[in-house]
Amino acid sequence: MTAARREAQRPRETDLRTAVLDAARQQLVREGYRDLSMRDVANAVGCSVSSIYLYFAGKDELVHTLMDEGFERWYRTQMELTERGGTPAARLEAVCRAYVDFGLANPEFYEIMFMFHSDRMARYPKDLFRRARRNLELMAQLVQAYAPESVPTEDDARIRATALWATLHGIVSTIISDRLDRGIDRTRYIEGTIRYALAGVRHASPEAPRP
Amino acid sequence: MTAARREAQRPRETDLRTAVLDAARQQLVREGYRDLSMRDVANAVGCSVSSIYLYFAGKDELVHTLMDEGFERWYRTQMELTERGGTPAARLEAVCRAYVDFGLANPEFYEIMFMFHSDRMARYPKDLFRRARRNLELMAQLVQAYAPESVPTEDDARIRATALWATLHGIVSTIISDRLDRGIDRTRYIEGTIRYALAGVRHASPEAPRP
Amino acid sequence: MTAARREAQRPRETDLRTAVLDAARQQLVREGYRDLSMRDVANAVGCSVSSIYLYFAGKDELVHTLMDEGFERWYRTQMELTERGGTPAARLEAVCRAYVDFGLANPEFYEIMFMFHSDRMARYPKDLFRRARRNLELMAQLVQAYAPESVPTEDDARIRATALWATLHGIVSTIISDRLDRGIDRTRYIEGTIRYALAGVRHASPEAPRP
Amino acid sequence: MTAARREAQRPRETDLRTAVLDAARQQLVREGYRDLSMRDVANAVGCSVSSIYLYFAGKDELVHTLMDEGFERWYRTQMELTERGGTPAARLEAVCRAYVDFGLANPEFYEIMFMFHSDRMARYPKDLFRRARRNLELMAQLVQAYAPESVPTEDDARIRATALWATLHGIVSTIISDRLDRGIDRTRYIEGTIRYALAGVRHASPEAPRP
DNA sequence: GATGAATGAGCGTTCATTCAT
DNA sequence: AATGAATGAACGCTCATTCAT
Repeated sequence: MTAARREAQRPRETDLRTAVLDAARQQLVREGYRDLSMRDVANAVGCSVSSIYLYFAGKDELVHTLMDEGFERWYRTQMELTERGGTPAARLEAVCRAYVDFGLANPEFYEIMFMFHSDRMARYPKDLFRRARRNLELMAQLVQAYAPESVPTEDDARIRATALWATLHGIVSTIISDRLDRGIDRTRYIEGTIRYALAGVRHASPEAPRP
Repeated sequence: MTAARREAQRPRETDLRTAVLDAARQQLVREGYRDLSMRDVANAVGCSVSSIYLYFAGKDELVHTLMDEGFERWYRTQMELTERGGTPAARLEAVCRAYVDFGLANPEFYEIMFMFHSDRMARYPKDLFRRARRNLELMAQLVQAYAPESVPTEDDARIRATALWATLHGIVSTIISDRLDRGIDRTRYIEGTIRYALAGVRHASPEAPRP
Repeated sequence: MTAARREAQRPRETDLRTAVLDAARQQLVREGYRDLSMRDVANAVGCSVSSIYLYFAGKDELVHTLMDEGFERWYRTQMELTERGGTPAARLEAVCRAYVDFGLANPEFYEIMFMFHSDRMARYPKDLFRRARRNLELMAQLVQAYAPESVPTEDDARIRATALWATLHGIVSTIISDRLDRGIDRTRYIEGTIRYALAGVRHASPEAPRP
Repeated sequence: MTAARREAQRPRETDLRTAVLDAARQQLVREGYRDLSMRDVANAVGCSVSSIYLYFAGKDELVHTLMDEGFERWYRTQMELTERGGTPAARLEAVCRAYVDFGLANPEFYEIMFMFHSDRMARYPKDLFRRARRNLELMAQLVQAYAPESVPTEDDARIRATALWATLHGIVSTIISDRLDRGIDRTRYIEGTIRYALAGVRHASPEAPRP
């Protein structure tokens, strides 16, 4: 309660904003979006509730910042893996695994990034949204490099990237929402699903007529 | 509880229970289940809050009922298609398409079924849980019939069914949460993704070593 | 839920009123006044909530009836003991012990009878109130018989009876409200307090000047 | 918390905490503590419900604070009288009269202290409980000094103190709950009852056999 | 730059009561 | 005589937000 004590709890006195984000991120991962409470964040940081409002217009902005941070993180991870070299196949596969790892390591984070509702989505600022979309573009490039012959146009690349992402998201979200049947080996499930998704992306031709 | 009562789907005073379920379902998909408020449901229905408690012991029971309803509906659809006959391939494909159709046609049901939190999941009654699992069992049977040579054990069938489901879920949820890039042809996206998912289910071997 | 079942649970079909009173009394003793709920009473009886309103105008009337019943019971007990004969001292002492026993045996009952608030008291019907007061009159008679020389007037008898009652009430309420120090032998406490109260009633002269 | 703050007894915006306590105390005595409602307290104070939670963790803490306050007040009064000197008889008698005066002058405090339910009592914090017990200890000391020959052990002292207290409580509660018959002279009643109680404490021997 | 005090709206839930049938 | 359906008011409590200092 004393000033001294507060100083001890607060990571960097000059950057309360960072401290708030850190605390919020942790709480988000631990408790989920709905239980992310300004009060708790302030307690964790060691500052007053109203101080948070000096740096964030409200809870929405705080959450949006975290989301943006999440997209940025994922973008950087994807970037690094892309630039690390190797065959296109190896790179794409690495990215797929990294995606699943990312989602499973930060389930609640993942949830706000990819499972948030259209309602909340509507309030997500346009510029942040544009940045988030870069992730898809990057994956589309990877897909194009991976299967150039089946992806003639940029459009095709985006379709296939989305399809791939759909599966990856499926993997993560089934596990996160605890709907993976017990008795199913998680690793085999992940590996197998990634493999057939990659195979599908390369070979299946979207424009083929229905049988 | 009788068939007659269930038929009266329209929110009329004759069947408040149904009306509550309808309103709750809608609100659930609009706001996300964490924001599902008994007050809002009551307002939407046009009844008092306490009236809801005449038919549901609490918020949990209401949500669980909705979930069960969704699983039941999907189970019936899946059953019908399964029993309709045809080659295993045709049946499985029909089920996949039906899944996507089901999700897109009833986003409310869909989100309830697959996007609820593990939190609430923990309190999901055992008997309802067992019923929900029948869906997976059914799809596992279809998968086994579809690719008997690559699915030696029941366990394998469940893994592959889950993998397939992950992709289907990915398709639906990308579209539902409005994250499908504009400019991507939806039908091509759906058809293509289903096709490669089916191909993967048949051929890729989960225990094969990484390339 | 069926009519047959309800019949089994209901003591006397012809006398729902009695059944309600029985159930309410039990619940009152078990749960206390505030937790006496019409719903629970109805459940215990096996009738519908609204049926209770056929016999009682509301919760107040139900409670008032119970209170009256309590006063009546105590009056009858007091009466019996009084008429049983014996020396006035023995009779008064027996009444004192019976009072404490009564209070301790039915703590919640006792509470509504003697510890209810002026607020609730205000709604207590006049005629019932008059009947309740007979208890004091009876005790005043006993006191007069017990110590005729120190109780010249009826007024004096009532004062002393009230004083005696005050102590008895003190005994019961200290125990009931769980404020009797652990480590104090309850029997010794009760016996001792009754004895000195009786002694005081006989000898001390209220009109003596303060030292 | 400072002395200055405590002095500001009037419900002013400068000390909402005190105002809340005042209002709660009043409501408690008017309505009974089971009916003590945070809403009503807030209304009486003129603040919002949530403001109460700034100073009290919940209803329990609020009630417990009130109880502790009452015990403390009475303890201080008792202390002062004890230390003022005089013969043991005079001191004990003074304390008895002060008790009744205290109860009649502050019915709010009084009811809180002695009429709360065992229910709530079970949650009464240990440290507050210990403080409350000092009152009994103090009176036990007075009793021992007053009648040393009949109170050989500390245990006896506590029994007799409790017995005395029972009567005092009886006096106060009969008056407070408006059950003292009209036409009974209040002063004579109080004086007389105190006198016989004191006499009883000195002479009657709890272990004596029943006559 | 930071805060303590305060709030209003909302939460899930319970309850006594009413009334058409 | 009895009920099922419905309600409005109240409950304790939490939350994001504001604002004077």
